[in-house]
Amino acid sequence: MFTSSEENYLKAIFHIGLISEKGVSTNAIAEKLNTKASSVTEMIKKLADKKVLVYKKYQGVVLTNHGKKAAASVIRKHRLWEVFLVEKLNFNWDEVHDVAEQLEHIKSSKLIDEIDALLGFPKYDPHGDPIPDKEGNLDQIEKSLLSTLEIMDKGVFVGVHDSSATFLQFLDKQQIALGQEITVLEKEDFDGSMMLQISHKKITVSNKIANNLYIQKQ
Amino acid sequence: MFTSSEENYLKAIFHIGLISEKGVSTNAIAEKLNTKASSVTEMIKKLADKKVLVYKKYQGVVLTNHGKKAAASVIRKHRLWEVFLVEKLNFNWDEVHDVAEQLEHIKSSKLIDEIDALLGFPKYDPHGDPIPDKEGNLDQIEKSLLSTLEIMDKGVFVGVHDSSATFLQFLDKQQIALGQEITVLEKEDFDGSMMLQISHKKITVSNKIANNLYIQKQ
DNA sequence: AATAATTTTTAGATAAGACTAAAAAATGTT
DNA sequence: AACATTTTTTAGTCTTATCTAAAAATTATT
Repeated sequence: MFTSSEENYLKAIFHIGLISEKGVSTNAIAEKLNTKASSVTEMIKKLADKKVLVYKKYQGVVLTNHGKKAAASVIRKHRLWEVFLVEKLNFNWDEVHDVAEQLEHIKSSKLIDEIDALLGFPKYDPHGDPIPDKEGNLDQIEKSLLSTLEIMDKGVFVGVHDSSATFLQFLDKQQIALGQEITVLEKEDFDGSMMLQISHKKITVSNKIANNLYIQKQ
Repeated sequence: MFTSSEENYLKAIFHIGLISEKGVSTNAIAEKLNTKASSVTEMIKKLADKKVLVYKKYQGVVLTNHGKKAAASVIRKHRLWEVFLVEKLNFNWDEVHDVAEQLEHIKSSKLIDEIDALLGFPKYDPHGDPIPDKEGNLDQIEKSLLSTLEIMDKGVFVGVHDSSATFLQFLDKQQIALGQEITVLEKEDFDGSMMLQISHKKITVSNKIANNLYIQKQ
């Protein structure tokens, strides 16, 4: 069993570890968790004792299989709770994160299994992120940042890179929602802004926005 | 805002305080929370600083209105989660307590309001205990311990005094469930055991059992 | 290779919440 | 009233998870 704090470290290391193959640095973890490097060093020792990660001084940490499974289990709970909040409790997708951060630490396998069943075993959370299965496997679909698409490329909006409330609220305001079809009509070399056809609307988005939208190409 | 530990103290003091009008003793709190008197003394000081209770050395503590409301809010969450687990997630009434002990500490007013609505604003939890309203009011229905009834008295089984898993499982095995009609057929002076008509069955229960069942008399 | 900059670790403190053991206060008993 | 018992409090420790400041190790730069 892990404390909430340990689970948060596992989650952070898992997420950072997905980006590169190298060990996850102390500083990277500290930044992700808004804590200090010295606190990370201490926690890392404890987690190494628990055999969830391998730790070589100055080399960064790598999760063991056991650690990966534990991390995926927390992420699974987080994302299932997010689906529950949106599907069953009328939460908007920009309101779920903080509550899910709390709910993900509840200890009860029956609870999360029943939530999963109640929701019909969903595969994605409200932001388009995949929900790990019970063994901790994450299915990674092919998706590209909108900013990498070229004129006349088509696809479906399947996820956000930044899931902050402000960005999600911006998408709501623009009536941009997961699952919509998208076509790149124009792309400005100067600032990277793009004109898009989304559903039945034409919308221009800045490069910053285009860097935060994931598209599954067709 | 209160920590989970503070909330547990508030709940314990609230529950003990319902039994008598006097201040709640340090020892009583320690026993209820399976902790030591010295730990209670410390926490009491902290809670007094937060103005949720009044504390006179050696006199026991009394919750302020603010403290009562805070305690009732935690109890409200606990009992609503219990209903949710039973009604929506196929938990049995003997399985809900430990999970609800965790869920009651989740901070989100929208969450508990939506759970309340999803359940249709229930008034009682799966063990027959009343759910405080948002203002912290508890409706206290007239109920008597089965052991106080006399021969030919009738009533409805509305609650349990001891809600331990073993006792609840015993009731399941005997097919005794909340809402059933009950008539006292016989009562032994010698050991206080009672023969009952419950629904369509005749059952004999010991005095210990009769002391744990609440009946609403008709 | 030597110095500078960065990253990581150690050392020492702090806060929350709990503990044990002992002291102090209150209550009960003869 | 004097002693015994119970209850409560104090004093000092411990663990978890943090922090700051300083030291050490690594990496980058000239």
